[in-house]
Amino acid sequence: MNISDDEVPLNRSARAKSSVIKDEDSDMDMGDKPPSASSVSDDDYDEEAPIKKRAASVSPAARKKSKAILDDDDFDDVPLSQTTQALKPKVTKKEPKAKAPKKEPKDTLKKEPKDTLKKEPKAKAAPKVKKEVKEVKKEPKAKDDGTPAPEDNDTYKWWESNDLDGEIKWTTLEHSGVIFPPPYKALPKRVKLLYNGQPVTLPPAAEEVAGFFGALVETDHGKNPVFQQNFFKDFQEVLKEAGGCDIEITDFAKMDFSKMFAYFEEKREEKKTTTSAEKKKIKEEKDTLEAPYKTCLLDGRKEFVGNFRVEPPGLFRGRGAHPKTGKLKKRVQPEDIVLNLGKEAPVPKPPRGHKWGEIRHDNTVAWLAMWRENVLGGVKYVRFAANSSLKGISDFKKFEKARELKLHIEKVRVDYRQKLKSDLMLERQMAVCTYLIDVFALRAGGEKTDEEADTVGCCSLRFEHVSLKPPNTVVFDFLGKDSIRYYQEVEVDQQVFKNLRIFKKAPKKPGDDLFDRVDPSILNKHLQNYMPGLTAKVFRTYNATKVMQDQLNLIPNEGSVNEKLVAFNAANRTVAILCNHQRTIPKTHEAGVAKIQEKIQEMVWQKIRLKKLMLVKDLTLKQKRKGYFEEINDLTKEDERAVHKYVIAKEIEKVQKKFEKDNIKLKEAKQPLLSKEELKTKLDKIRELKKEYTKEASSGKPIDLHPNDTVEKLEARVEKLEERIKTTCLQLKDKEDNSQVALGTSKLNYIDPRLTVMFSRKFNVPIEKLFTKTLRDKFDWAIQSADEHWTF
DNA sequence: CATTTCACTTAGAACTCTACCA
DNA sequence: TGGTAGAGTTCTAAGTGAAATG
Repeated sequence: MNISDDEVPLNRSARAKSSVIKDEDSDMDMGDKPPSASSVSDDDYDEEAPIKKRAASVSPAARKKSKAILDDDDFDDVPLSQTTQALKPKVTKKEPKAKAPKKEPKDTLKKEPKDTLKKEPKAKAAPKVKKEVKEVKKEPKAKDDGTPAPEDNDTYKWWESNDLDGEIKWTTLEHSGVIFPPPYKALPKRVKLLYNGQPVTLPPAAEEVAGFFGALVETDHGKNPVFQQNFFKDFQEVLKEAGGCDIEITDFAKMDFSKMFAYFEEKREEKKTTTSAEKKKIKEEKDTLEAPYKTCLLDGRKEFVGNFRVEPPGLFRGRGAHPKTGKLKKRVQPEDIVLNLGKEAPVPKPPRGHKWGEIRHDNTVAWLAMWRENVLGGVKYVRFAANSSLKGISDFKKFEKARELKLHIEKVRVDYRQKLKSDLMLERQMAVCTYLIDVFALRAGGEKTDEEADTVGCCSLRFEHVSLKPPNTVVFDFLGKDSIRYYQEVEVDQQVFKNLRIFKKAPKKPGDDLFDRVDPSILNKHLQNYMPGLTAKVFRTYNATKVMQDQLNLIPNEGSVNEKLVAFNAANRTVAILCNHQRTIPKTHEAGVAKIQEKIQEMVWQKIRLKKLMLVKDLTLKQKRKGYFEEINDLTKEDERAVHKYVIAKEIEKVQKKFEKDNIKLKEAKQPLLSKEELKTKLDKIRELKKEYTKEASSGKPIDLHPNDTVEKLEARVEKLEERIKTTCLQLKDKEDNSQVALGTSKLNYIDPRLTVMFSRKFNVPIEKLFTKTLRDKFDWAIQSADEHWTF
């Protein structure tokens, strides 16, 4: 009854396996469904797999095709259309609010003006004017209210305006264009690339490219063979184009960049020695040069520009196993650049002897300049800064959209839970996808080409990324955005587990798509039915802020600002973990942890020594305060020796460093230097100490450095140490917990800033402790509009 | 429609500044 | 008082999703 066309022919070939499938299914669908439907659909599922598998193993393109066909058929399915119809009334009800482009007569109306916009700028005028009327409404407002002159922008509070919609982003726009990186300056003659041990004189263009690599030889990129080969190929090309050099360079392995590398290091050292006065002067010069580019005039208001600097040439640093990593990113010329500004705005002067690629006047977009980059063929934009009104408005809209999801999330969840048992493969896959996106905050996961790193999101998960451990544990292991690993072992809904097993059923094999019928556009189209503008990414924003709010609600409103701050960061961390925001463990991390651990050990040892000393002074204490002295045997002999060694090593280092330093000073002052003898005496003293420690270890009686100290004094010192141990342990835990988690990303992009403002107000934590300067600027709208009662 | 293009958000790495500590 | 770890900022790669295109 529910069989779709494409599934019928498959049935035949799959029959042989149907019994196995039925077994699994019988435990799965019993009772919930009409038996006939369930058995039929189960058979169908099984048979679909081979199709996808074949498609998947051929090529991404082929995969897509087969998908498309299958999906089409599903859409034609009777039961499907019935179910979606059930949802439709809702959608149409909400339609008036949303101007979401649907398949309706409207659509054509909309498209037309846009088409004409692009193709013939002149035709633009007509449709624009209409929209401008809308926009103009709020303009006079701002102008009338505001103080007379250019400072208008300071008083323009867009969030107090109630008309933030509209295609048009601006009516007038003036800016100064972009700053180009300085031209290449040839290296000093003595700094040369070596090839096969011989110095090579390269044409400047080739030397520049070699230098790009030379600066990276010691980095992970420089050591990556793909990076090396991509670099080498492009380098050879540049060299050839520039006329070559005296030696033929054919083998990357024979290139020696050490001279170049050393030179760059030298330069860096040099830079360190510049005095603060010099630095200040350099900075001032830079500031005056850049000032005109830093701001622009948007509808007459001054706004900040984000990245007004054109990206300098270099080697493309792809993340993860990127096939194009190391390729040469060419220098961008003014001729490559498209400027976007108002019709009446003066066109900034291009660099001498150059022309701009194009001047555009498109007020439906929010970029000021753009160029095409040669490695991936992508577009780079110069845009407004994060604290600009346009960015603020879209940020605000994003969070309002996520807030709106609150009203629909229940329906969405009920629906996908129910559809987990749908008779249609498409619906089941869609339900599981929605579940994963909602519960585990996975990204949508669009298709990627083989020109890019192999990373996935929800819809693009493959067989090998998900393993199943009955009864209902799933292990996710895949590389997500930026090739960051997502590894989670989690328990899932029983029906989700069963579905995943079906989606993985043979003959599906590694390399095949888990969700062969779903991609982000299909999924998003479906999500629109619940709420206009609902897409996969909205769930991440919604859940991140929701989790944050729930976590903040658990924090007791008491204690010091610092304690509250720690609690806030802990809440922030749960969000970061949900979103899998990671950072590479700092290279210094392990050493840092070891150092803190040693410090703790030393303090523990000191504490025990003090307690032992207390007993030396008054043995009766041992009976009187049993618990207090229990720990004096906690430290093993081994631990003790380790601490001794550490303390001694530290002392020695200290003495030696001081010795060297003092001598340098004496030398500068032309005073006689300290002799080796003096150092030796000091070191000898430490050796004495070492001996004493050894003795102490065997006798168990600590040396009393201050024989006059009373028991009370000792106890006070113990207490102080305990305090320090506690804080250091906390610090260690914090360091460990945070070592792999990046809190910044969620604070910047996912957590509604008004929630943070609410926390600040309600808990009396200065906003400066929660938002850095940049964040305060970016979220000014939130700071000014939310109070202690605000809720998401 | 499926695919490509465009515009925008999101992301960790790399760099710079600053506060803290011996 | 300089050396450094961590905080803060900048840079640009890598996603998402809608619209244009053929």
